[in-house]
Order: sequence, then C-alpha cells, then structure tokens
Amino acid sequence: MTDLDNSALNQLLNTLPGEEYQRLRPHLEPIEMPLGEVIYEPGGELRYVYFPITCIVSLLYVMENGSSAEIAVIGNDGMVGVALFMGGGSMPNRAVVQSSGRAYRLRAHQLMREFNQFGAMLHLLLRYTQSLITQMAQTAVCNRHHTVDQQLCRWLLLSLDRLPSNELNMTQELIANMLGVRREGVTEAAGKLQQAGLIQYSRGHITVLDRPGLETRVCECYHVVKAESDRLFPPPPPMPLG
Amino acid sequence: MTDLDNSALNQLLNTLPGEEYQRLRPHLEPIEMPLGEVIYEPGGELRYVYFPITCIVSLLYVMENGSSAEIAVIGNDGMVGVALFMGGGSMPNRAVVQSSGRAYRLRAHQLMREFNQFGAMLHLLLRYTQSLITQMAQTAVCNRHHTVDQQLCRWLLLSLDRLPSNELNMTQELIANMLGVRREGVTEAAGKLQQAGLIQYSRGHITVLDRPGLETRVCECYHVVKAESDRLFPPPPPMPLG
DNA sequence: GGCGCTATGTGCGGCAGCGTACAGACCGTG
DNA sequence: CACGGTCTGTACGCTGCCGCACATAGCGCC
Repeated sequence: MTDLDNSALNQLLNTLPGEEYQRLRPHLEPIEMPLGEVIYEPGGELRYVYFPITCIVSLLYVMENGSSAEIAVIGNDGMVGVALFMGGGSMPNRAVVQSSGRAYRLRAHQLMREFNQFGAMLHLLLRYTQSLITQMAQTAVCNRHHTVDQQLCRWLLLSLDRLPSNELNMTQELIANMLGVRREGVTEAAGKLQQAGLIQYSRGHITVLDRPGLETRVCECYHVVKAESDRLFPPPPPMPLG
Repeated sequence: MTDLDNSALNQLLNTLPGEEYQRLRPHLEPIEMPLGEVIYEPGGELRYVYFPITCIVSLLYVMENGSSAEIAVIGNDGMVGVALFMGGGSMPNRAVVQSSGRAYRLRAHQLMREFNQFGAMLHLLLRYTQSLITQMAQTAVCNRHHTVDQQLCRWLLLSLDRLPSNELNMTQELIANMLGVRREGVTEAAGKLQQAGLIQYSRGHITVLDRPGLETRVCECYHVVKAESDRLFPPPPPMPLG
C-alpha cells in the first residue's frame, strides 16, 4: 500500500485541495498506533497532530479518583489535536489509541504553517472541530439520559463507522472505561445484544452480526452525531481517487 | 451607562485590540435579553451572534421525548453562536436566555468580515471556543459521574461567576431542565444547601450566602473548567478601563 | 380577603447502576 | 497437560434518581 493510498483514507486530508495537500504531504509521517498508547496527557505540550488512517483514538477524561469517561471518538474521519490550532497550546484531555492501526503524524509547526495560510486547511479544520463539538455535546446528553444498553450500541456504531470491517478488538473492561461505567454493566448489556443475535463476543473480540439491528436499538444521539457529521462532510462515493 | 462602558463588560470584546474593536463597534447593537427567550433553535440559520453583558445564555439540547440537558453556559466571558465561524452554517443546539440582562448583538456577516481578516478576532474567538469545548467535555464527565447535589453546586457557581451580584432569579423547575434532572431532585439538593446555610431559596430567587462553602462541596468539574478558562483568558484586574 | 396560579416540599414504590465478591471459561506458556 | 492470568458471566444488597401523587406556601389580582 503506497503513501498516497493511505492518505486518501483519511477523509480530512482527502478533502484537502491538491495544492494544499501537496504542501503537507512531505511532512506526513505514517506511523503505527499500538493499542492503548497514550498520545496526549492533559496539560501536555502538543508536538504532533495525528490523522488516523485505520486506527481509532479516544479522547478521555480521567478524574481524580481514577474513573474516566470518553468525550469523543476520532477515526479516519478526523484529526487528533485540534486544541493546537484553537490556541490552547496544550491538550485538555487524554488521548488513547482505542483500536490499533495506522495514522499520519504531522509536526505541530507544520500544521500551523498550513493553518496560518488562512486557506482551505483552516476552514476544513474548523468545520471538523464543529463536528467534534457536536459529538461532545451529544455525549453529555447521552450520559445524562440514556441507559448503558443504548450507550453501548452508540459506542459500537461510532467505532464501527471508523473501521473497515465489522470486527472490533476490545475487552469489556476497556469499553467500560470509555463509557465510564462498570465492567459488569457492559457484560450485561453485551449479553443482551449477543442473545438478540446482534453481536458475537469472545475474549476481547467483537463481531457485529446485525448492524441494522444495532441501529434500531441505539438512542437518537448516534443519529444526531452522524447526521451532523454527514452534513458538514458529505460522504464521498466509495472510492474517490482514481 | 454609555455604549462604551457596556462593551467593556464583555470580556471578549474587552480583550480585542483597539483597532479591531473600533471596526466592530458601530455594528454592536445593545439589546435586552428577556428571561426564557430562545435565541437559536437547532438547525436554524445564524443571523446574529451575541456578546452577553449582564445576561446568561444556556446552550441546551432538547431530546425527542422533551427532556433536556445543558451543554454550556455563556455569560459576559463569551459569545453565543460560535458555530457561525466554525463553518457549520447552522446551530446544533438550542440557546436560551437563562438569566435576563443585556447583550451586544452583531450581524453574522459583520462578525465574519472581521473574522476573515485573520487577525486578533480570529485567534480570540478560537481560543474562546476552546474554553467552550472544555466546558462541554466537563459537562459530559459530570453528567456521568457526579450526584445532583454536586452538579447543582457546579451550576450555581458557573452562573454566579457570570453575574455581578450573588443573587440569581431561577426557579427549581428551570434549574432541573438545565441539569436534565427532576424538579424534585433539585428541591432536595437545594434543601440541603439551604439547611447548611449556603444559600437561601424563595420562589425563584436564590441568594448565595456562602460561596466558599459551595466551592468546598462542588465536584472537580467546576475547578477544571474555571482553571482552563483562566488559563486561556487570564482574568484582568477589576476595572481595566479608565 | 378569597381565588387561582405558580413554586416548593414530601412521601413512596420502582429501577438502573454501583460496589463487591466469586465462579467459570478461555488462552498462552512452561 | 497442568497452571496462571485474563476475560467474561452471575449474584446480592445498596443508593441515587425517577415517576407519580399530593400537600403546603407565597403572591398577584379581582
């Protein structure tokens, strides 16, 4: 798989006009993102930003007492490290690789150089940040009002949307961390889904058997986030690059 | 009270360098913001943005079944309508006046004209959006892990920080809508605070008697949001304008 | 001063999720 | 093949919040 093929798989980079992309391309460094790697710690300096290709990154908030909650999920639809160009200088959350895979890494000052051209890159990144904001807002709502069952469905679908296959590698323990609930709660919820024939679970490996089934069980939060994301970034035809 | 005095009371406008502010000033239209007014509906077009002076605006998400949750609170520290320059074109949430008062209103295209100068205004607004993101993320965490008691404290302090006095006009019913809980839950939580001598409640009128007391009861979420906000916008000395 | 409205207080059954504990099940390794 | 570690399933009491139903209390208004 060539460099170019890879980058086409990050939808943000893919949306970038040719000229801008060519400027950036020499600085895009493809790297492996192993499961569990912590990309940012809260308060840490932002040296790089990441454009996921086949990996998924979670923005997590970890509380003083150790419990945690996922704020947003980022896959090949986005970028990790928006705080850089938003001007904070540091990251407010922890960012963890939730599903291993590849990503493009870009040095912070290279991104800022392009951002400060005030061209397509700026508008693209801001629009993406807007969709990220929607996701975070919806997470807040979902945490308030919906059951673990529904949230598990939402989480599965959000992850599935960012993966090429219908299989995830993820223990219930980890999912519980993301959702900010007990591991047993996930066991129970996953049990129901499995009994309904929607998924198959075995030791850290989930196969989604009936995606439409999940979509009927999920709360509106998933659809809201997806709709807004599709509105801001109209999904391209299957293979836009020749 | 003159025009200039008012605008000095919005910290964002206040932070703007003289030249930028002078360009904007003729277009800043001071208006009254009555309690309960809906400024934006989700999906609606963004004709104006608002810089609160003495009012507070809540970003709310209202679910299909009618229950709601507050996503963020905006007072004279910020601006309502960030989605405009983020590129969405429309607002994803409802925005409601939570505490009546005054605000500056600015036509969308006037803001965009200044934004597109790619100068101080752009960086200021992006930095503000970053602090808004932090608030939303923390709301998600708080909704997941903290009790109504703690959330009420957080909510009171966030509101208090955006008001000149230590009094709020707000029924328990409305607070419940904001927090996304039952009205009775707020009654109970407020009862505890009242019994502890921290606040005094009477028919839609709250007087905060012991602010430090609230701060000891509140969850970390409040402090995190405040710290990040102070970091991004170092609080000025009491009266920066001569 | 009585009426009606709105705001607040209270009580009760029910349930979802928590904390805890422990039992099986699966898997790699020696 | 036995062992240890990890992952998953199950059970039980507890708590916080919900939904509901009502009882009071302040406040304006005729």
